Amino acid sequence: MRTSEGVEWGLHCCLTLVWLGETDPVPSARLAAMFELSPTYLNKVLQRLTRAGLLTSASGPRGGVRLARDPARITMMDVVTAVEGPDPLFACAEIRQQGVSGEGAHPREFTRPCGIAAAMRRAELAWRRELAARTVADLAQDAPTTTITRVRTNYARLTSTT
Amino acid sequence: MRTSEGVEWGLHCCLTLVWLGETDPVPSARLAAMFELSPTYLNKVLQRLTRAGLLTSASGPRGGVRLARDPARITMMDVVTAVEGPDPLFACAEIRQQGVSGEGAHPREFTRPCGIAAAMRRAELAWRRELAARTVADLAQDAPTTTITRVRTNYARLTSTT
DNA sequence: GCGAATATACTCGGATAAAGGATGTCCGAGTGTGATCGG
DNA sequence: CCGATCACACTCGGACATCCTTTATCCGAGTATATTCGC
Repeated sequence: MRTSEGVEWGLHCCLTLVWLGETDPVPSARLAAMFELSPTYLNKVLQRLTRAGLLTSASGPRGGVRLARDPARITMMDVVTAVEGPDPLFACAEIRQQGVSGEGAHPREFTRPCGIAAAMRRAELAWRRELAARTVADLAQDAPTTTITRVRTNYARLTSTT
Repeated sequence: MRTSEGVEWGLHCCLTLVWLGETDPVPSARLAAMFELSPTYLNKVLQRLTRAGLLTSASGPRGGVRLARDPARITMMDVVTAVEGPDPLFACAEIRQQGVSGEGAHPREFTRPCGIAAAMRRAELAWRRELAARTVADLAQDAPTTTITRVRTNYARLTSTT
């Protein structure tokens, strides 16, 4: 059980977009070059962010992706959900109900949710709450100036080279 | 990204052991029969709990597993860690450092931890904290009496049948 | 009858396959740009 | 010289392989029990 690489990639791309402050779209291939990532797979990740409404994409020359809304309104939770999907971390299979079919079933007992599932859900909610409390804008602001300068320089270099 | 089934199995088994209150070891095969699970794979899961020191196992006839210590001192976090392993949910690959090698490296900048990794870690800690705050004993006590009775009846039936 | 040796059946434990999801790759559809051609 | 047309290069988007983790299975090592044999 590990969060997929795509989450890290997506978050870094969002931050980069904020730091660049570009009004023009940024091609996914150029973002991939910034981090030396597989361009095609990063494209796949950004597709998910686009489908989730976090990014807007433009085709053709001078196309690419840009943030769909104010970074202060994009939470880490949004990015994680967009990349990983909406499924909960813990999926209760209700195995507690197994093995009682021949015994005459106790439906009343199982109307109440499984205590284990409830506790796991509570923990998961704490996780989601933390992620939802931190926005992309927060992360972007907390970075040292050095980082922002480096990213911009790097972007300019890649733009001119290509 | 989903928690493995083994976590649910392990937790249910721990609760069952508490409810049964047996002083004799309970064979993993019988626990599997209680939930209609794959006996061999459940065995594998219980092995991990044993290796983690949560269960003690006994071989031979009248062998099986039992809780290694007071259920009030076994947290959900212990079980999750035992089954899933100690690795963190989010593994930072430090991709921020990529793409700058030819540019003369800025080692000073990267001595500070990655902001994204820090935020992800914070969320993960909230999750772990919740899991660590709830013990197996808590879960066992919160269950309705009906459940405990059913589990004991079921266990007795399986014991006599086999 | 009593004790020890022994065969036995039962348990855990780790090494070995199959399935599902994440990761990585490829090619096609669509679009804005720039060049070209005609007036 | 100006405008419209057209070909092009560039981008995203989804369909197709590959790898790794999880799930599932099998067989061997070890042990307490029950039996059996001898005294």
